[in-house]
Amino acid sequence: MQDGNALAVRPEAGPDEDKIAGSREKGLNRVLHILEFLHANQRAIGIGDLAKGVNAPRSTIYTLVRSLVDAGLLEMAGDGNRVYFGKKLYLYGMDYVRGNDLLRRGRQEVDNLSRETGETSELCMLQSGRYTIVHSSPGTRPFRISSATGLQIPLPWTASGRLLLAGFERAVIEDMVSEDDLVLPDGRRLLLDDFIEDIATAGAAGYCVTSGLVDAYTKCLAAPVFSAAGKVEATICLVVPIDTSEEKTGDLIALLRERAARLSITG
Amino acid sequence: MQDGNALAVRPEAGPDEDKIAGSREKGLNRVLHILEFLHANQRAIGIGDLAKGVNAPRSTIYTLVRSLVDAGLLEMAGDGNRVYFGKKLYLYGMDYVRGNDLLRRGRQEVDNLSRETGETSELCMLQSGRYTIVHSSPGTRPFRISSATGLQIPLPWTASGRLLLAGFERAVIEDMVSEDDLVLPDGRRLLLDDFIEDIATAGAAGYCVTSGLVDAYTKCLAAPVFSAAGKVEATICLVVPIDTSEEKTGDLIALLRERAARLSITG
DNA sequence: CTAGATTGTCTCTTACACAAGACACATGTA
DNA sequence: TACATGTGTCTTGTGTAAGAGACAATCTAG
Repeated sequence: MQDGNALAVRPEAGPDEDKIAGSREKGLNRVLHILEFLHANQRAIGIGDLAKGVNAPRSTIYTLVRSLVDAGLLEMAGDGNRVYFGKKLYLYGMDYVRGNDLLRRGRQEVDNLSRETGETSELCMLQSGRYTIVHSSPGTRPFRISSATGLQIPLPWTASGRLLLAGFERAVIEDMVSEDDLVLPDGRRLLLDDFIEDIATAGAAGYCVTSGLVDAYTKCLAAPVFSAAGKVEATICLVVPIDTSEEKTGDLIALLRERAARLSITG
Repeated sequence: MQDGNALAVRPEAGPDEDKIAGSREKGLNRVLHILEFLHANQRAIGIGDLAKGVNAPRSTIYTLVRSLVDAGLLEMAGDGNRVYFGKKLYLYGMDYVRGNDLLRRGRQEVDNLSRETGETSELCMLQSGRYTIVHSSPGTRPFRISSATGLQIPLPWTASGRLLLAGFERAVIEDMVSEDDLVLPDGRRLLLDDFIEDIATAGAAGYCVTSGLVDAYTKCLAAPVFSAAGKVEATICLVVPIDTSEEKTGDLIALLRERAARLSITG
C-alpha cells in the first residue's frame, strides 16, 4: 500500500522530506486533513489558505468544501469566504457522547472534581495513538491552569500518558512515541527506557504523579479508568500547583482513585 | 427490523438530490451517507448492515469505514464488528460549540429556562433547510415531554418552524416544505397557504404558539433569536401541557421573549 | 494608474478509487 | 451432513474524480 495513513495533523512538517510531489490524494483523505487543520487552528479559515494549509490544489479544495458545506459538516463563517466546523459535526459529536457511557459519566465526574477541589480537572484518552484531553473543567484558582479540550500532547509529557500506555508491548509504545515527543517543552530530554519504566510503575501503582514536566509550576495527578476488559480506557487527572503539600497531594490522589474506580464500573 | 420510526426522521436520501440507482458514487458522498445513517439510527451498526443501509457495495464500505476508523471519526463498538461515531467527531463538535457564541449561550439559556420554569426547553435552528433541535433540556415534570437532540422534524409541525421561516421568500418556503411535511402525525393536513400566513403573523408578532400539533397534549411556545443581520437565526422554545392557563402561558411567553432578545445581542 | 496577489468558476486529461465478484472462514438451523 | 447467511480480505477493470491550469473579477498596494 501507499504510505499508510500520513494523517497526523502535520501542522508544519519540518523539512520538506514528505509530500513526494503531486501524488493524487483520495478526496476523503483531503477532507480528513481539512478537518484536522481546522481543529488545529481553532478558527475559520479562508478557502485559499485552507488549500495551502493542507497542501492541496485549490480547485480540489473548492469542490470538497462545497460538498462539506452542503452537507452541513462545515459552515461558511461570517464574512462569507471562510469556513469552519458546522452544526452537523456538533450533532454527530453529541451522538457520540450519548452513545458513550464512559465519556458521559467521565465529563460529569470531572466537573464534580474540579468543583469540589477547586483544581483544574481533566478527562483524558488515547486518540489514535495520541494523548488527548477529552474534557476539562477549569478550577477556581485566580490564575487557573487550563488546557483546551481536544488538545493533543505528546504522551511522555503527562502523568496520564504513563497510565494510558500501561499494558502495551514495548514495541507498540516505541511506535507511538516519536523522538520529538521525548523532548520536554523546556528542552530537557527523557530517555525512552526511563519512560517505559515509568509506565510500568504507574500501571502497577494504579496512579501517577508527574512534577514540572509540561511547565515548571504544576504537578499532574492521574488515575486510570478501566474498561470491562481490564484495559486502561481513560484517565482522570488533576492539575495542581507544584508546591502542593505532600499531604494534600495524597488526599487528592486518594479521591481521584476512588472516582476513577467508580467510573470503571461499567454497566 | 429497522424503520418503524414513528417520528419520520426521513425515510431515505441524504445530501444527494437525484438518486438514480447510484452506480458509482463519490467516496465522500458515501461517507456523508454513512454519517447520516448512523445519526438516524442512533446506535452502532454492523458493517454489512451499514452497506445495506446506505445502499452501497460492501467492499466500498469496508474500505471507507477503515479509513474513518483510522482517522477516529468512527469507532468500532464493543463486540468488534459494529461501528459508531468516534471521538474525533466529538472533538470537532466541541470546536463548533466553542466557535459559536450563539450556540454556547443558547445552550446555557435553555438549561436555565428549563430549570426556572420546570418545563422542557429547546434551542432550535435551521439545518440545511430542516428544522433541528440543537439542544434540549428536559424539565422536571413527572411525565416529562422530551425530544432527542439532533432530531429533525418537519417545519410546519412546530412553532419554531414558523419563526425560523420568517423573512424567507414564498418560493423558498415552498421549496423547503414537502407535501409530506404538511401532514401532521395524527393525519390532519395543513394548507400551505395557512402555513405561510402563520409564518407572516409569527414573524410580525415576535413569538409563536402552537397547540396540539405534534401531539394532542402539548403546546409549544417559541421566540426568535436574531442575528446581527436581523435574520432569525434560532429560536428558543418551551413545551408545556396543552391545558396550561392563558395567564401562565402569557407569562412564559414574556419570559421567553426576554431571553431570546438577550441572546440576540451579539458581541 | 499599473503590478501583484487572491478569489471563485471553468475545462480537460488521466491516474486511480469504486465497484463487482471470487474467496476463505465463520456462524446458525434444518 | 448439507445449506443458507454473514463476515472480512483479495484482485481486477473502467468510469470518473482529482488535479493542472486558464480565466475574469476583485482587492490592495505603491
